[in-house]
Amino acid sequence: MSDWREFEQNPVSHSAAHHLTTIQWLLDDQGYARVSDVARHLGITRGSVSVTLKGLRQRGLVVEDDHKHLSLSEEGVQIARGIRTKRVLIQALFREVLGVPDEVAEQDACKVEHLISDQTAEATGGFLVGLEKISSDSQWTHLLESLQRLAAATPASFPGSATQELALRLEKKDPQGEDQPS
Amino acid sequence: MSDWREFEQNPVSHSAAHHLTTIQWLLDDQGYARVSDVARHLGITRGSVSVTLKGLRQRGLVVEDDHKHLSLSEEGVQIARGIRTKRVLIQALFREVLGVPDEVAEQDACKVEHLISDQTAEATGGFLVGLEKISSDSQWTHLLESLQRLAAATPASFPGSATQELALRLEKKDPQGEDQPS
DNA sequence: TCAACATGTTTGGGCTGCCAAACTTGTCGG
DNA sequence: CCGACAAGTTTGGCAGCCCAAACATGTTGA
Repeated sequence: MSDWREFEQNPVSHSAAHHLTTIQWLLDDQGYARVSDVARHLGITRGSVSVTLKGLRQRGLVVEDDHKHLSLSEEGVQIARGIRTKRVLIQALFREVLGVPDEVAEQDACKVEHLISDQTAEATGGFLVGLEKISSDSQWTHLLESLQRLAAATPASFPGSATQELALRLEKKDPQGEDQPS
Repeated sequence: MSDWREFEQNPVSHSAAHHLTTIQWLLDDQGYARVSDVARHLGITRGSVSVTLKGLRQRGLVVEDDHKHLSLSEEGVQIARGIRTKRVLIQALFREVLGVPDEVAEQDACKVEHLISDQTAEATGGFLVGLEKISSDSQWTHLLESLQRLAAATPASFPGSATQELALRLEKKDPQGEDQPS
């Protein structure tokens, strides 16, 4: 329990992460990004964006063009890409593996993208790559599909009885949890 | 226009979530919970806890015993259990499926526990239950293990080349150029 | 040329959540 | 009975982020 607030020492806050990824997205999409564009996309006021970006400029993550056009510094690009990659991976994990509807997967991924460790993100990537490689094996895909159905089976409420029961077991054997019902 | 700040309208904030689960943990562990215990456990001052708990009391989530002993209301228990369950499930997902070391899995789970939707949490539960059921079939466990190895293979840095490549593909094939930076 | 409009910035406020420090209580050993 | 200490509360500050509103600028169409 050393650091439950560890996310607070993240390179960028939740808010900053969204500012950066938004700028990058705007650049990709329309070739330029201004304060107003960012504000519109994030659904906040220009004033708020202006202030936040002032900070990000000072931190060297955002650069302002000669004519109020925004772009990202090398470091800014690095951070934005990392976060974006994490979002896509987590979203795919939830969607492809757990069978969660894409919109929900995206929302959840969006909420946690900047919190997931590099290690878990990388593991997600590795897992998905492996999954892709064996996706030609129909036996496996059948299994995965039935697991997905099972996963998405209870649209009712959380926590369902089976889930609750599993969670209790997981909690109990917390010490050295192995997945063996043996 | 899915709101990227959606987490802000959660029933409880990140901070509140930790206060609640801490009280529950303390009750389970030592049979009682006081302001000082919660403060110690969270690594913040008694003053902060005192103020926060005053709010949670007013919201009817926390109850104060006759002698400064804290406990949770019915609703408080509900919320705390839900969050705790989510943490355990996500942690297990990362550990058992992705092959992430338990400490890392716990840290990540801890950071996102209160953000994950009920639907994704339930799907995680369903998936793990299904996985458990077929864990006797060595064919699948072997497959899973090799996937885990693949997942955890690159302890190096994030994002690894394969992961990066996958992420790019995932991003590309996103149906609509992703109209919502969400 | 000039009013109208879009854009960017600044400022004052609010809310959450943390700390430090002063204060209040309650309990216990001498 | 009293001093000391642990526990709880209150208060003033600070930081992050958001809004609203007043301003400053720049572009444009009539």
